[in-house]
Amino acid sequence: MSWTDERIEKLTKMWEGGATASQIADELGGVSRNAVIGKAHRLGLKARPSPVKPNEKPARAAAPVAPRKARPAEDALPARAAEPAAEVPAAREDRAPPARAPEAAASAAPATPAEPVVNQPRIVSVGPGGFLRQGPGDQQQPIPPAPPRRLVPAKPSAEIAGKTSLLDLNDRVCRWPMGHPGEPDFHFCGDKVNPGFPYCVEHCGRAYQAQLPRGSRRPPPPLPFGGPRVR
DNA sequence: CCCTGATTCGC
DNA sequence: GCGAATCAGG
Repeated sequence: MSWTDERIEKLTKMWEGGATASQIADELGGVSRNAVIGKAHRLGLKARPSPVKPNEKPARAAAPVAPRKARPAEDALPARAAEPAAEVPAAREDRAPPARAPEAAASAAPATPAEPVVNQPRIVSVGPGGFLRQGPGDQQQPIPPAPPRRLVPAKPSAEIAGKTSLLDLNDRVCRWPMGHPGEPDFHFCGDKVNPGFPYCVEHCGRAYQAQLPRGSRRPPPPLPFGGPRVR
């Protein structure tokens, strides 16, 4: 199988829609999960919750993953011992609420703005991706307000009762998505498939559009994963 | 064990 | 560019 424009588009939309690499691979067919991930990365679609990512700092000068096959001893170079970690005790973004300075806590000055720091944050260095690291003293005082977020029920809800969920998918039911992934009522069509196709007859009609002669085309209908809402 | 995504590197 | 092999966390 090769990466046609259609397959790449589907991969992109599913990936952005939150489908796992396995699901995408299964949906596309003819490719492995690894192929999907590899392609996604090459497309620049990276970044999304990974089980093995929270880590970041360790500079990989030495090869942590070497035992693969016989390889020239080019990595036999004196691995720089323990990278000079953080040359600057820069502000860590992964820290909990910026605990106020101990002495400040002792004097208990709740209403007193710890610092009139007005700022122009002193940039200490530039991090991966281009974010600007700041010095410890430049750390913002106010605790970031709890971001309003819309919580979604993780388990069966009234909305999806009786609907075809991802787990209900098989070769005999229509896989046309109804709604958007992550929404409480997201589900799949679930009707009997048009034999030989992943969708029912009705949705095959949506999925497989006849090409109209150039010039007489109308804007295509919304696609399953990217569209503004299909139902 | 199963799953996940990330990464490496021979092809 | 592709993707199997491998890693590492859940």
